[in-house]
Amino acid sequence: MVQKLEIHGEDLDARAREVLREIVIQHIASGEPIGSRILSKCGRFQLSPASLRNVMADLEDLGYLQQPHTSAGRIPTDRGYRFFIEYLMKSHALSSHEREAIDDSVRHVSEFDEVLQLTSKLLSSMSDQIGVVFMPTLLQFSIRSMDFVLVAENKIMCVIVGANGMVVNKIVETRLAFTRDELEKIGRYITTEFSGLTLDQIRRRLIRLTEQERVQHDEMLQKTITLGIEAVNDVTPVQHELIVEGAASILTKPEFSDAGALRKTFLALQEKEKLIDILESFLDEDGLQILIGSESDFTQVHNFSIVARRYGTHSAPLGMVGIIGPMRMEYARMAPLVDYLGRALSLKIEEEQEER
Amino acid sequence: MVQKLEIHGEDLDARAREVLREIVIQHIASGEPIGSRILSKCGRFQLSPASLRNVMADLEDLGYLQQPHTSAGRIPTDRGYRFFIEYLMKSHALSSHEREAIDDSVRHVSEFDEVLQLTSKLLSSMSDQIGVVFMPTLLQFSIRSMDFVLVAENKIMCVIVGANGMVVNKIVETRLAFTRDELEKIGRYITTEFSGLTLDQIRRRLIRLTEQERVQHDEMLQKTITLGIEAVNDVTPVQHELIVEGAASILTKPEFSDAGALRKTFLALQEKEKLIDILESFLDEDGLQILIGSESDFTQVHNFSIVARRYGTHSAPLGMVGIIGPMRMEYARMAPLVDYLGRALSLKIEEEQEER
DNA sequence: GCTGGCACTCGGGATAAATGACTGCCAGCA
DNA sequence: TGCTGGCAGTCATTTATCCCGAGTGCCAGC
Repeated sequence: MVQKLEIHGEDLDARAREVLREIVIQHIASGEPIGSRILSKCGRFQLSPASLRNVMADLEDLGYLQQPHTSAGRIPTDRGYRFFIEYLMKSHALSSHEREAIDDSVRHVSEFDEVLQLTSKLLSSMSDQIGVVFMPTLLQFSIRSMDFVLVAENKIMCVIVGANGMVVNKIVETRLAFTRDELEKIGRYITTEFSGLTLDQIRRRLIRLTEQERVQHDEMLQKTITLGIEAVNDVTPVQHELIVEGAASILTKPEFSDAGALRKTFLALQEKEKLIDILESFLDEDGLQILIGSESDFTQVHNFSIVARRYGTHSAPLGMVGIIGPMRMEYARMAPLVDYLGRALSLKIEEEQEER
Repeated sequence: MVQKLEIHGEDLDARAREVLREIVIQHIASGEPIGSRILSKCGRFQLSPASLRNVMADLEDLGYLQQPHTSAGRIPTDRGYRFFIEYLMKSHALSSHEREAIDDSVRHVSEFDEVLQLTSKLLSSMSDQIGVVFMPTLLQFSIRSMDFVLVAENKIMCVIVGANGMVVNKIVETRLAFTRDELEKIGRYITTEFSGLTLDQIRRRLIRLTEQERVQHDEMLQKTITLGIEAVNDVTPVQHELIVEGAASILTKPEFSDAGALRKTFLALQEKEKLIDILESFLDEDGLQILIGSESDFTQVHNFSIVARRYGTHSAPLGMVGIIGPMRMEYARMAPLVDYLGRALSLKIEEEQEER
């Protein structure tokens, strides 16, 4: 369940906005609650602590700030972060060095799986957060070709190439015996007949074929259908669906000094379904997506935020890249980072498609 | 650098052995240092605490026990654990339930990668330690067949099947254009000519071929060689070399309540080279291998132990399975667990080979 | 060779006190 | 009306202190 908080820009006057902005920035930098004194001393306001206290009290009433305990300063609420991101944040541009690192890493790899693994690692190390890359199964997309390779007497490897260049292989065990020649022919047949269709469509066509009379007398076609259906079934590269890298990076963060919270977080990262749900729900959305704390089940429990972006072409979204970290993260740096990486990946993919 | 501690069984008399044994067992169970009083009360000895103190002092002098601080009980040293494992331990047999779980998990999967992933997870959950599976690259082994599939105009997927059933695929980008027919022929040629050789041998033969005169005039053969060499180069499925699962399980263990130690451990697990070194060094060894604390660089830093076993056939060792955990682990349970799993895996692999 | 006893050492937990960083509120001032 | 200084009150955190218990080493006696 993903539900962004509703925020209205006109809720706050100019001064309150500035104060909220400063508090969020300072709290992100220090991790500590921010008090009126610090705020007054920072020099951005020509106001006494007492006046700032009044503003802060208002911001608390409106739900943008909260106090961890009576005699502490204020920290932003989810709502506060959301307002900050929506209206107050000024993104830092990426340094040329960072841009190069991303371009390099995206350019230098050819195989799809590899790109994602590397991307995730890069993201993690550049952001010092958890890097996440999500790749939907081939099921959603149309295929370009299908080939069959004899691996052992009754084991055949199917190589399926998606319209977006994704390559999946899968080993099928079969009772029928196939020669290399037959496999070659079957591959050619399926590729010419069915390329451009999704796996699901192919399966249905194959099944419909079985009902036709002429098939009963064509042994070769029967074999083709049997193998084809086998190959198309259960293509779910589960182990590659979600790549999570750099989980160790969150260990340094002060919000995880508590061992219990840490453990919960790691366990949550291990079962990836919820995360996949969230990322999948963003697959239709254009542009950068940011999810804060209570805005989803997953992020709520652990006080996490997710910054993610779709990659792939407009017509064929391939998946999501992003980072996960504590709510208190440098959004101003993370946002352009994820955005740029997503664009770079998409560009690379587009280029590859044009080559063909 | 792996160097097991040297231990002599006759160093200790019967009573000292019994005391050491009891201390190791109790400490593994409780995690606390064991004092003379507890030992006396446990009923296994008809001795007063004072007498046990004498025995314990001797064991400390000989390096089998140590005191965390002056007024604490004793805990085993690496040497103490080593002696325990070598001479004192009585392995628990696996329950039929456990055996079934292992057999099931090994039986039900067909693809190689998948087995390893599952095995690692199973190991982790059954042992409540970190499960580790190591798969050496195909480089070490001879190949059974090699096939080429056209993925895109200048992209070819090579499917290499190892003599031990391992399947690796790799995408090669090439400037030359190949038709499907050509690829089919090339695959058949390489498979018949070179099966039974290692990748390295194949590479050398291919290079030697280029020097022969007749090749200069045979365009097809030239293409074959070019593609073959490309395919054989850099076959290093890095991302699959070492599978580590269940790192979260160590979070519960009291020895990792310290956040600093935890972080170090996770970082160590992330860079896998050292671990690979260790597991590789065991690849020649028969039977179960146990490595304790100071016996290797990796285990020393984190006070870890590794329990591992080779899998694969005798003539063709495939890799290692094992667990990693704090030195204080239930060796009596872990040893048979890892041993059985290794055997089951090997059996499964042998069966598959016989089928052909 | 075993045992009980005694002095000594430490780590850890509990308590108390001191510290300091806040806030809220109020009265006074432009 | 809005800003400010001041003051009392709150509460987490830190520091110091003490005490207790667990365990050892050593010794004299059986």
